[in-house]
Amino acid sequence: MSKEITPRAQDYSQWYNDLVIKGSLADYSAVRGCMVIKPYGFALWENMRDVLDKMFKDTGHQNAYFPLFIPKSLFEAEEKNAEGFAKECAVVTHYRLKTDPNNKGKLIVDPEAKLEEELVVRPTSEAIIWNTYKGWIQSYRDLPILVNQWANVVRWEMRTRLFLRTAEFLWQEGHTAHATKEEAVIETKKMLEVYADFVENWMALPVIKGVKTANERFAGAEDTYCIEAMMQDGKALQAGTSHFLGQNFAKAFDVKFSDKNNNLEYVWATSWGVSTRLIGALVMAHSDDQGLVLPPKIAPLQVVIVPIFKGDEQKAAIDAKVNVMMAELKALGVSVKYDDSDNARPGWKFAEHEMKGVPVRIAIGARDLEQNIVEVARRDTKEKANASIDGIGLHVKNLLDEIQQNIFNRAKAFRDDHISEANTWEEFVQLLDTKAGFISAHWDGTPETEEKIKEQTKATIRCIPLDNKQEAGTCILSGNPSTQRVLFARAY
RNA sequence: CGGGAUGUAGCGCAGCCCGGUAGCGCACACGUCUGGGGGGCGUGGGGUCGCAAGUUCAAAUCUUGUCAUCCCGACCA
Repeated sequence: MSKEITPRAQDYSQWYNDLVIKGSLADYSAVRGCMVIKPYGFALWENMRDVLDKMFKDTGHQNAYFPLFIPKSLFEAEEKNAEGFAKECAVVTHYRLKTDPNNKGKLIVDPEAKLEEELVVRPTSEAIIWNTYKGWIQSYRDLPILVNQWANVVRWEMRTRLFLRTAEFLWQEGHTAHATKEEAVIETKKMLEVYADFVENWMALPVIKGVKTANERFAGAEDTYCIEAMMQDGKALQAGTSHFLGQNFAKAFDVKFSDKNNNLEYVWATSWGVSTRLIGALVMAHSDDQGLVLPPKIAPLQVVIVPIFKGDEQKAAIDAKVNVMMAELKALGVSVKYDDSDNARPGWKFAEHEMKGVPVRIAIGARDLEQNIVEVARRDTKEKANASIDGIGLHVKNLLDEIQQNIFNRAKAFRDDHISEANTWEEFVQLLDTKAGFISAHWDGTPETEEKIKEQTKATIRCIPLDNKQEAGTCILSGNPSTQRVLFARAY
């Protein structure tokens, strides 16, 4: 099996695909735009999911599950939301197949099994959830509702890419209902902080927190907050969003509550989500030409031990030492696998585990036993060093922490190095073509100008950073006055 | 949805122009020597050539249609 990875510098896009496929994260499937997430990739997702799930619960949320299908009449209730997603919806129109009378062994859609009302396969669940909340909420005492669901959604995208944009993807979507605007805004921002915390401290990916412009806002939201990450080609990737939905959905679904003074008020809403797209971000941000580089804190496997031996006698001696090391590592909460299969030679295993981004590799052979040492190799820098078997557990645990930190620092240094300021249109255009990354520039605040910039350069406003410094300036395109810089970039 | 490409063994590909016994590498099985960076040698198994029509004595190869996937663009998390 050829396992060469296309070099990043040669073809970034192909490099990414190779990493996903050859790193055993996912496969193409028989369905256009849909992927199979393989066990290794799913283990990664499970780790991410588990951490996030705990964070959600720690902030007072509960999990629930809502249907995959949304009756069309409910889906269209919130007009902007419906419009925004309409052109990428899969729709169920029939509920039965039958054998084709003209073609034995084949099935056709039974024309007599047409649904009275079409069912939309959810591209997002606000509609079905707010229709449900209507029945849950009468009084301020019923609020807030803090619910999250882990689910799959379908968006019939024209062009798909593994993890980054698939027709079906896994995600979580939080949907909360509040008595006051202030409370909903606080929730929106709180969840953005949770996402930023997770992405930075677990995925080792630095992000910029900000708010979207009207053009880039979620369909149906009053405000969309986001975290933006930078990939190794300098392009931006939206890593998570948290929406303040105002009373839009409450009004669309007539969800009112009696406040303390017995006044009927519409409920305030938020929604927030991250998806398997984060895996794409992870892959693109940290990996190299040898394969994946995974942050230890969410890697499916943190340590792999490879024995190097000749004959059963040596193997037995190595096994004995490895068992001790394994126990020590496991006691410290480190996940470790002993790759002692005799199917592949050590060199092959080294390459394979590098491909899959296992953070630490320990090699142990007969000559190491004599000196009571092992060879410890770290994936992020590919450095190898000998370490004493005594105290190996703590040594490796510390190394994992160091790798986690190093990966983050490296990504942050790259990111910071690729944020530039542009003060004129010429500078802006030149920067885009010569130095990919974020460009901090003045913008007059109008959707028209934003649109023109996008048309001419394909760069969009990724966000207006939170706590942005206010400074007087002139818009790079229109020359009109501006009060602050915003971040532009070409994006995924 | 526009443009480009590709469907032949589990994977990656050649063969097609010029129709005539379906091939190569990797993987797989067995044996053997090996083992500190993707091993060597030997033997062996595995394919209705995406699908459907057509032309022909004969189609992986020519014609028409069809389906699917990938890549690039516009749209989007």
